[in-house]
Amino acid sequence: MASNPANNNIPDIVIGRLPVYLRALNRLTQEGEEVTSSHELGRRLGISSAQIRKDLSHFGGFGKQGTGYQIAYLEEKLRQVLQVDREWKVALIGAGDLGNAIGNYRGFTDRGFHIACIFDADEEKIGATVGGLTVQPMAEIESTIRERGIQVAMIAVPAEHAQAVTETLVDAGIKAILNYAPINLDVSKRDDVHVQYIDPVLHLQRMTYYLKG
Amino acid sequence: MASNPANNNIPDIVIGRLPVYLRALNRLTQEGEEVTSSHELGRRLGISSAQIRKDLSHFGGFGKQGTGYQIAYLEEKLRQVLQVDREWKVALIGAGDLGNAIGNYRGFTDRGFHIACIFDADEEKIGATVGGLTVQPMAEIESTIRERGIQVAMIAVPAEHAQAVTETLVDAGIKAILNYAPINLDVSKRDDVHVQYIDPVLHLQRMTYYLKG
DNA sequence: ATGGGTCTGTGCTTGATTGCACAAATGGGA
DNA sequence: TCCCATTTGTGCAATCAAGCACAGACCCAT
Repeated sequence: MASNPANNNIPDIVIGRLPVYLRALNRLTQEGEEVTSSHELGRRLGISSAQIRKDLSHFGGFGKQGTGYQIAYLEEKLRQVLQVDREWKVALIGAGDLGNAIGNYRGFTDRGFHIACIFDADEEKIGATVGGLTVQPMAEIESTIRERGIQVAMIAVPAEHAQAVTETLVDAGIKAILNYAPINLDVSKRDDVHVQYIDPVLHLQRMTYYLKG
Repeated sequence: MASNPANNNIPDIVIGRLPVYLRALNRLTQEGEEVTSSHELGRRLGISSAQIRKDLSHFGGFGKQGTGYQIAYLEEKLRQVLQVDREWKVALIGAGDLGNAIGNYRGFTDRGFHIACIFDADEEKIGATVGGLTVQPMAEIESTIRERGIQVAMIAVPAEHAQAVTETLVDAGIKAILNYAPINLDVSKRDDVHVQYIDPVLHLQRMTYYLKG
């Protein structure tokens, strides 16, 4: 009973590894593999095989003793667990250089996400086209998000506007925010809103600690 | 003695939080503050104050009882610890959409990093200008990196070429890699090479797990 | 049909990380 | 001057995460 698949007390750190496993499985599929093992996955990812088995066992037994895991089946199951077996509409806020890059990035579509609308505060940018979408004014954020039932957003505005944008988004019903602005967002008022961060400098600074001179 | 500042057995997870603290301190400075406390920082970052105090205490006593931390002083000390009190030259590999966005991003310079050169395999892109730099051919990676003493690189090439690029970089003497390609890199042959990843989809997938329908 | 090699799922141990709680230090106001 | 409110740095306890190691299951070759 320790690994009841319906158990919803799964550590967040485990959830965080599942997308990594999924990415590695995509890769194996592209390489033409059909079966893999916790040992092979672990070697590729630099993670112990025991950890991979234990992580996966939280959601049920997806493998077969003596054989390993059917890649296609495991991918399907992980997509179900992560709820990326569907396509999520995403709102993009900010149509500057960064917003343009995100809007034109081709890597979202086949992994469960579709940029559905884009907003900017600058009147000169409104009406322009980014990744096939027309830039809308900020005033339309709430109505658009509500009408289209969007739950996921990405913030690509300057740091000083990110908190205000966050509050607009949360009020509009957004439940998951990926923040590209180099600033911490306060969503402590809402315990059902999730925030993740993209800040390349954080990662670089983390590595320079270990470098010599 | 438990918190000997010269101790180099500091957990990686602690190092990973220091850039977050530094970013929050930058922000406080911009807001005109001069002094802060572990409690205030913790509230802003959603971290317990005890953890912040303990993390900082690994490197010495930077605060004053009853008062808190002088922001400018703590920023300086954290920059020293992370070695971002200097400017690191960074090689950028890949001059496609993503490489262009990175090359034009203004957020690196004032946080310790300077893109010093950019490379691409596509002959049509060679000689073009990205962020004020001329795109060089891949064949020049090793000589350029060696001559200029570059230790940090960012990979912005398609996933299928990322591993080969990694090996070229490591052979050229690169010690820290920030990988934007959605694939895991194998650097297990070299234990002095650090890798960090930027993959927005990973963060999105991690959040959708918690969303309803 | 059977034996040997392989691999999963998991109980238990070990190790790492976080949080509590308090002594000591500080500064400002009465 | 002295007291009170505040805040740091840290020993200790509690919680959380990772890894070992093995029973049971599976496949394949003979």
